[in-house]
Amino acid sequence: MSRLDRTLIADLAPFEGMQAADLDTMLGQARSMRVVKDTAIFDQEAEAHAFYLLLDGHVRVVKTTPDGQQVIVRYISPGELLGIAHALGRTTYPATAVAAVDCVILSWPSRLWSEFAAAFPSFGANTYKAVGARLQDAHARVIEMSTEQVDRRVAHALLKLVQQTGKKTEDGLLIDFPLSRQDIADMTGTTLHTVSRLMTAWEERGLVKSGRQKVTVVEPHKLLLLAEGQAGK
Amino acid sequence: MSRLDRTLIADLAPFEGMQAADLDTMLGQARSMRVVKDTAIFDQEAEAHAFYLLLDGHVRVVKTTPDGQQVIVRYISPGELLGIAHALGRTTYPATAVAAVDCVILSWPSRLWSEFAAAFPSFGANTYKAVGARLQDAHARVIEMSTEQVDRRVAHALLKLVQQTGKKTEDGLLIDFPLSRQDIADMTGTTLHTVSRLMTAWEERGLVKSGRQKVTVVEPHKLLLLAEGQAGK
DNA sequence: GGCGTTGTTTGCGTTCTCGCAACGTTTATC
DNA sequence: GATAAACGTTGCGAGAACGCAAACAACGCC
Repeated sequence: MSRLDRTLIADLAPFEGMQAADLDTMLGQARSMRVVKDTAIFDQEAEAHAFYLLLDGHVRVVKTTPDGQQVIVRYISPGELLGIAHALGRTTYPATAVAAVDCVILSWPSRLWSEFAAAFPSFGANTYKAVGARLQDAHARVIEMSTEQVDRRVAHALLKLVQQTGKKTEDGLLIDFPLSRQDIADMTGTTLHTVSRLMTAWEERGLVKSGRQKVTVVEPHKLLLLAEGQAGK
Repeated sequence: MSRLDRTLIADLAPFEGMQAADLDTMLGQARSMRVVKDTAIFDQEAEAHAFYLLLDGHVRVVKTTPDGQQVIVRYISPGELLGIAHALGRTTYPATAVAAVDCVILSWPSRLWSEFAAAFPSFGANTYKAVGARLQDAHARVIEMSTEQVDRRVAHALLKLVQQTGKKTEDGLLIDFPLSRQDIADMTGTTLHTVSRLMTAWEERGLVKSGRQKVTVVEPHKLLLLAEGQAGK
C-alpha cells in the first residue's frame, strides 16, 4: 500500500477521526483486489468471511427471492464499507454484492472487525453511524413503497443515483455506470415495461435523456418536483 | 428496583451475558415509568434525550409522511430496547413511538448509552445484534413490498404479530393488543377497505376470527400457505 | 460484415387495488 | 338510555400497473 494511497484513503468516511498510524495498521492487514464487471464479491447466505471497502467502481447489492425475483437493495460508491455482517452479529451475508463495473476493493477477514473496532473507537463509531444511515434509508424505502406510486418512486431512485454518482456532461448529469430499465425496475418494485414507458414520457418532456443502459438527468429540479409531487403532471 | 425485578430482567435479550453486578449498575440509573395507552413515548424528529426498555405492554413505532399518511414501522414487545438513535450516531428519533396499550418502561439518558456499551461489551454487542436484525427486517419489508401483492403482505403481517404476541385462546392465537383494520393497512401499505375485505374473506374460510380491533388467527398453517403462496387461493 | 444476444419500445387486454359513498355496529359520553 | 364518535362492512366505478406478445435497435462475436 503506497503512501499516495493512504493519503487518499484517510479522508474516507469509515476512517474519519482515526490516527494515521492506526489506519496504517489496518491497511497493512488488508488485501487489495480487482473485481471485474458482473462478478460477485460475496453471495447471499454465504459465510461472512470478510468485509470490504470499495475503492473504485460501483457495486450493486441484490437480494433474490425464493421464486427468483431480484430486488436491488442499493448501489455502493467508492469509500463505503460492504459486507459488514459481522459487525451486526450475523454469520452470513444477507445479500449478494456484484460489481456493476470493474472495481477495486480492499478486504479484511471478518474476525479483524472486532479487533479494529475495539482498538480504534472512531472506526467502530463510523461504522455504526453508517449502519444507522442504512437503517434509516431502508425505512424510507418501506415508506416510499407504501405510500408513493411508481412514477415518483422511479424519479426518486434516479435522483438518488444522480446525487451519488452524477457526472456532469453537456446534456446534464449522467449516472456513472450501466443501468438498464430492468435494474431501475428492480430498485423500485415495478417492471421494466413501466420504467420504459416512464422514461420515454420523461424524455419527451425533456426531463431526462437515456439510451441503452444509460441515463442522464437533464432537469433534476423538475424531476424532483415530480418525485415530491407538489405539482400535478 | 426490587430484587424480583432484576431477576426477571436479567434474562432479557439486551442483557444477555452481562454480570449481575453490571446489570445492577445500569438499573440503578434507570427511571421506571408508566405510559398510558395512546400516549407518545417519543416523537419523530425530537431530540433523542433518552433510550428505553419496554418491560410490559406493546409499543407501536410510526412514521408520518409530510402529507399525513401513517406507516407503522413495527410493534415492540416486552424486553426490547427502543429509542436507541444515539447508538447509531443520530441526534433525533427517526420515528414516533406510541403505547398501543398501557405500558411500563425504563428509561436512561442517551448519554449513558456510550458509557454502558464501553463498560459492558455484551450490552453493546447485544444492541448491535438487535440493530442488525432490524436492518434485515426492514430489507425484508422492502422486498415484500416490491414483490408480493396485498393479500400475502397482510397474511404475513398477521403471522408476524401472532408469532410476537400470540396468546392462546379457545379459538386460536389472539394478537394481544388492540389492532384495527387501519393499523393493519398502515403496516402493509394498503387501505382499511382492502384489509376489511380480506378479513371477511378469510373469516368465511375459517382462517381467522376477528372483531373490533381484535384479530385471532385460527389456522396459522393455512395462513402461512397463503402468505408464502405455494398453493392457489 | 453477418448473426446471435441483449436491451428497449409499444400496443392491448386484464387484474388488482384504490377511492368514494353509504350503511351497519360497537363503544364511549353525558 | 339517548346520542355521538369510532370502527367495520360492502357495493360500485375508475385507474394504475401488470403481463403478454411482437417488433425494433444496439452491441459483441466469429
